[in-house]
Parts: sequence; C-alpha cells; structure tokens
Amino acid sequence: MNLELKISEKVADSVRQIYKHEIDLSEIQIQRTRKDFDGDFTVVVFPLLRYSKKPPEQTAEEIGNFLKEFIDEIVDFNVIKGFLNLTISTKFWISFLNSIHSQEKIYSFYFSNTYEKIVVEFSSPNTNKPLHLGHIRNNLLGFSISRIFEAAGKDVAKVNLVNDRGIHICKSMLAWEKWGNGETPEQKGVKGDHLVGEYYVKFDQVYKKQVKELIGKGMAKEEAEQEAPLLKEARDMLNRWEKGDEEVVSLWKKMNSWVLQGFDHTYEQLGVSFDKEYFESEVYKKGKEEVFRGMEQGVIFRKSDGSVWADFEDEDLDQKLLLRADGTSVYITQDIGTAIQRYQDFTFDQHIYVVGNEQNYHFQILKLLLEKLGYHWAEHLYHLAYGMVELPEGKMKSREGTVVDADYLIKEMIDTAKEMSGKVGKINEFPDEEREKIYRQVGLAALKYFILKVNPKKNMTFDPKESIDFNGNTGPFIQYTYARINSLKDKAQDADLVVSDSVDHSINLNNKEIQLIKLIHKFPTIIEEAAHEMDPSIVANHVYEIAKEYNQFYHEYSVINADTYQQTELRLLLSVQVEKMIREGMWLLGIDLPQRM
RNA sequence: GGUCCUGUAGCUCAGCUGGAUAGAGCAACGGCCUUCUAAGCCGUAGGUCCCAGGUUCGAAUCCUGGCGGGAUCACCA
Repeated sequence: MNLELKISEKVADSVRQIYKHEIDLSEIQIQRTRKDFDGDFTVVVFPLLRYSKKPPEQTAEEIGNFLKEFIDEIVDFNVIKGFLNLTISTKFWISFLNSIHSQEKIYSFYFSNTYEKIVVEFSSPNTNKPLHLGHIRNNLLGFSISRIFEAAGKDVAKVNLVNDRGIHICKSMLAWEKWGNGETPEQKGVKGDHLVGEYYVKFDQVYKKQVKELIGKGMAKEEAEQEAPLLKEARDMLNRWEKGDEEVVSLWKKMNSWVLQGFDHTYEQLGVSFDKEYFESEVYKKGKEEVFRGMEQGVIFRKSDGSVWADFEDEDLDQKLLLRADGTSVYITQDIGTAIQRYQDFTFDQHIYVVGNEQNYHFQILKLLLEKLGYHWAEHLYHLAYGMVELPEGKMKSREGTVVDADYLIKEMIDTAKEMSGKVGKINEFPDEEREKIYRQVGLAALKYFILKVNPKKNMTFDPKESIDFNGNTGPFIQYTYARINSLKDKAQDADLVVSDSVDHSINLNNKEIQLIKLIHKFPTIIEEAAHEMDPSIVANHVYEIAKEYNQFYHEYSVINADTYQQTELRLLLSVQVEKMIREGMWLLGIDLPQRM
C-alpha cells in the first residue's frame, strides 16, 4: 500500500541478492526526487557502497535494474552520481486518485484507530484578566494538535484547567471591592473579563505606589514589596478564601462568573471548544492532601517556619516550595492535584500540557515530584512548550498594559478582512448575512494561519500594524484556492460534467499534475509527522504548498475545456481531491472555509 | 553563574531521521484581467545558512567550543 516502503524493501532484497548482504531497512534512504531532475522517488546509494564495493554509478544501475524488474509501478530510472531516480507509472498515480476518491477522508486511508488515550490540556486561563495574544497561540495550538492526534487515530480528550483561585485572583477582587462602587459588566456595557482585568491593573498601580512610598521611608525594596499594605490585604483575603469565608467566596463567585462568561465568548469567536473543564478551586485540596501524604512518606519535608518543601538537589535542581508558611497552596500544589484527578478520570496513555516554554522548569519539577510520590504514569506527562509571542517593542506585560487583547485583535482582523474584500469587490452583491460570515472566516483564517504556520517552539514576533497579510503564504490564499475549486465544480455541473468514479489509466500526466498527486499522496505522512512532532506548522506549510501548486496549475491549464474528454475527467477528479486535501488540512488547523469569496 | 530554547534573504518564516544548484511569502522593480475567481499568475533583484574547529564520500542539518538573542532558577501564576 505504501509505495515508499515497498521500494525500501525491494532495495533491501536487491542488496541481499546481488551483493549477498543482509541490510536493515533504516539504512535505506528514499526521498522525493528534486523538481529539477527526472523521476519521482530517489534512492541514495552512497550508504550501500560498502556492500556493493563498486562505484556509485554502477551500484545505482544494478539496483535500478533490479527494482524495475520487480516493482510494477516503476517504469523507468536514471542515475546521476550516487542518486538513483525512479519514475513511477502514471497508472499508479491515477489509481491512487481513483482510490482516494471513494474514501471519505484521505487520511482514513492510512490510519486506523489505535485507541490510545491522549489528554490535551490547553488554554488554562487565569480568571483575573482577559485573554491576550499569547493565549491565542496557546488555544490554536492546543486545538489543532488535538485534531491532528484525532486524525492519526488517537482517542483525544481536550481539557481546560481554569486558574480560578490564588493570590492573583484576590488582587482583582480586592481592587473591585475597594474602588469598584459595585459596578457590573451589564451596567458598564463591557465584557466581564475586561472589567475584572481593569481592577487587576488598578491593584498593581496602587501596590506599586505603596511600595515606592515605603522605599521613600527608608525600607529596602524586597521588604517593601512584602510589606505593602495592599498586598497584605490580598494575602489575608486568600487565607479567608481557603478557609471558606462566606463573604469572600460569594464575591469570588460573582466575579468569576463574569470572567467565565467573557471567556466563553472569546472561545466561541476563536472556534475552540473543550470536552471537559477543570477548576483549580475544585482540585487544589487534593494537591494539598498529596503533599501531606508525601510528608508521611518522608519525600517532602517541613521547615521550621512552617513552609513545606520538596528537595531535588539529588537531581541537580533546587528545593521547591509546596505550601507557604501560612498553609496556603502555590501553583505546583494544585498541579499535583489536577494530574492525579486527570489520571483517575481518563487513565491516559499520554497527557499533553500545552503551556508556554517559560514554565519548562515547573513541568520538569512536577514530573519528578509525581514520580517521588510514586505515580508510575508520571513518565507519560509531556509538556508541549511553545515560544513567546513578542511585540516589536519586546515582551508583552499584562500588568503594564502592553498586551494585544484577544477580543480586540479578532475584531481588528475581521474589520480588515471586510476592508480588503471591499477593495476586491467580488462579494459586494452577496446577501449581508453571507458577507458577514465570509469576513469572519477570512479574518480569522489570516490570524490562525499566521500563528500556526510557525514552528511552535520558536518565539515569534507580531507586529499588530503590519504583521498579518491576506496575500501570499496566508490563510486567505488557501481559502481562495478552495473557493476557486468550488466554483469550478459548479461550472462543471452546469456543463453536465460529473466527477468520474474511475478515470482511465492510460492517459498521460503532465508535470504539474504529477506534482499535485504527489503532494496529496504525501499528506498522510505529513499528518503522521505532525502528530509525532506535535507541530501543526508541518500541516500548514504542506497545505500551502498544494494550494500554491494548484493555483499555478489552474493558471496554466483549463480544467473544463481540456483537450480531450479524458483529460477533463482527470483534471476534475484531481481538482476535487485537492479540494478535499485543503478541507482536511484546514480542519486540522481549525480554520473554516467559505464556499465562495 | 546553572539549565533549557534559539540564530537561514531587508522583514516574517520553510528546509523531513546528514544528500544533488538553499526555498516561500512580504517589501522593491517589471509584465499579465474579452478565456474555469487578479485575495491570482509570470519575471528581475536579493545569501559568509552567526563564527571556528571536528565527524565523512557528503554538513544549514550531527558533535565540541565560542559569540549574539530569549526564557527560567520566587512564600507570583
């Protein structure tokens, strides 16, 4: 079924038969022939010279003859230095097209369900401020990688862990209580997350002022930061919260619900969703219990001031705080609890955390800590660390307000799509409802593709003013290609042409056609690789490649009025398969496609 | 300072487990709308793949050492 594998095996056979040597498949290199040479696949024979003990050209020639004799699909070969270029029969390519045509999905041809359970945690917002550009990268990545796993036959659960408790939450609560005069999102006409975010900023402003005053009175900076009255109040609030103080809890409930409502709206805009939501407020106690259990086991210890620590000096790492001296829990404490809860809920084979790379150390520790506590499955935790999104001026700082707000950015993208579309002028006559939908789809495609086409582990810079394009290697370009094929299908229908179930094998293919078929043929391998590397950019770049190739093809050859009827049939079938690949690829990226644009 | 990530065209990025002459888009310049959607297509120009060693038939890719950028090492999350 997989032609490359078949060739590899036959190369191994040839070495065995001609040179009398056993050889491992991993020693054989098959790659796609470069565009400027004749052929479809290339066997690199240099590594085989030690078996043949002959010059590269002669070795390639001998293996080439062997392959041509024993593999029906190979019709010809040529040798350039140590490169054996194989030409595959058009019959093979056309039957490949015919066979995927009957498949609902191209990749289902390739993968079978492994029933491997994978939990993907992403988003993980804090309920003290709205989502920003960094979260967008997180959400898009998490959502896309979940779909890629799904396509590769895994059983995926998408989960969100809402950081709804902790000192940072108390900060915005306290500020609202002090200076909010009871205002609500409805009253003010703003989204709940934005309202709460304003008070988080307010807290920080007043806090900084207080610290400054204390320093002015001669206090050291570190001490001032700890002694500022506002922070003390926030700490007190956290303590009361953990003790279940009714007043604090009801304020917390009220403000949390505002924020969560705001988040739901943003998620809907982004088109991401979850199978299950976890709230830290519901699992942090479990983490605390684990810490106490670890103390009994002697893997965790308490210092004289009452704070609780784990020691990783044997692993060349530091000691890590697990509970503060006042008994309240910190970030990692809650993560212990959630991990255990997750395993109870899903018995996963693998658990992926989509979290920024600034937390590498945290996840390293978390894994070690769970192992110390005796959880064998800790080795299946994987931190998918992505790079920061930076602005031209540098890093985004939420407390300083230098962030690109998610809702604002989304709106901006849709508006720009509208403006661009107006200039192009093709859809001005469409019904309002459809137009608005297209603006949304195009604007979001531009944003999503822009972010997903970059390798996740790399930092990326984002210039809000000019970063996102609608031309070239972009989401809208791929959408455009898709819309073109769609209208082509309509035109074909008008001309009473139907997509044939089985195109004649004897027809000749031109280079562009073969290129396109090869790109489709490679698609499942691309998904496999993307799943393995956990990298949607591999999919994005491949989909772009086929869209680009198709546009060139489209420009050069007519589909409906091809020279012969068989050519028309073939090109129509090919177009429909390209369309299918674009649809599947964009689905993997979480990008919608308009029928026309 | 320790650990991790990263360095490819003016800018944003590809480049598969080492393979043939280094690839796109944007920006610049020049063409192409009476022909299936010009959000397109064609062309020109643009490179010390950070530097130096090493491994070998072959290195942007692997190893070592530098240099530059980022992250992290908190009783923040």
